[in-house]
Amino acid sequence: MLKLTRKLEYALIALRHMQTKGKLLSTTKEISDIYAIPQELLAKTLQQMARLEYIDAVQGPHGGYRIHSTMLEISLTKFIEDLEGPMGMVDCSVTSDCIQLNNCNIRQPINRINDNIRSIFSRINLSDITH
Amino acid sequence: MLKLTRKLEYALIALRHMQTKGKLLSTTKEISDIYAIPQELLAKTLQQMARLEYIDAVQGPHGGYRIHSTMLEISLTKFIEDLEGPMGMVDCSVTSDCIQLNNCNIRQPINRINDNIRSIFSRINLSDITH
DNA sequence: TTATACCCGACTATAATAGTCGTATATAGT
DNA sequence: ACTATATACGACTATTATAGTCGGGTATAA
Ligand code: SF4
Ligand code: SF4
Repeated sequence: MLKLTRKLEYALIALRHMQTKGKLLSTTKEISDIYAIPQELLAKTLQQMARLEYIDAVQGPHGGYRIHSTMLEISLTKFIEDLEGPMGMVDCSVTSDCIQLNNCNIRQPINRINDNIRSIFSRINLSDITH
Repeated sequence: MLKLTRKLEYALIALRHMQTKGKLLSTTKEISDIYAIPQELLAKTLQQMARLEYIDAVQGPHGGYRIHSTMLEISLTKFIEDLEGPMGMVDCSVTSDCIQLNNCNIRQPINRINDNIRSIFSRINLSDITH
């Protein structure tokens, strides 16, 4: 119920770590060691963030990642959905293939709550979490 | 991410349905038919809610369930946790066996957000959803 | 040319959720 | 008493989502 995935936590931990290092590069191994994160899993996540341009990748020896400057202004909503796909409290706030959809008596009230949560997450910036 | 379980949805649908019927009884079959909910699953959920005294059960033919009056003042937080156990965005807001716990750099900011969400859910009453 | 570190997709394992089944108990109506 | 209806309950299976692993690749500094 209402849980962040492990992947998102790892991503945030990594981002915050990189943030503290400014323009210096951080390697996957370095981060996975410090925070006891499975290296291969973190690697995939960092690669995904590189693709999304949340971070910049530098290949080769002495390579690594550093935070991409514009990342700071990203909302938590966008971050979560970029990494994990659409988020919503119920199916019908994302797709429209719920069997109950037509005669559902809680759709509206639930989606009102969903919008609330969403707008809270939208007002939170990644930089609020990573400092 | 951030999803209500199906069980909770079914529970809310059922509660709202019962709410509209006032003191009249509703049977599992009636509700599962109207909203296309798997009957056995709904049955279990209604039984659980009866145990929790969210609803009153009347056994035998012409039996069924009706809403328990005090239910109206229950918060969404309590409701969710009564039915599904403790809720939290991250493990450490519930237990303390996370490997990262000691050197985790996002624990505080995340738990601050978690507290926000929690307090929103606490201010929402079940009656806000079921009318 | 070698070692380091990113890149990528496919794979497996584990855990959470969703749904089913069998059996028992209560009770109204006959 | 008997029967039909409806709740009670636990164990079971199925399905899906999350978590984690593996194998083979590319870029590049030394
Ligand atoms: S239509 Fe109702 S049951 Fe279906 S996803 Fe929306 S809220 Fe849930
Ligand atoms: S300690 Fe950090 S990694 Fe562990 S659950 Fe809390 S926030 Fe997540």
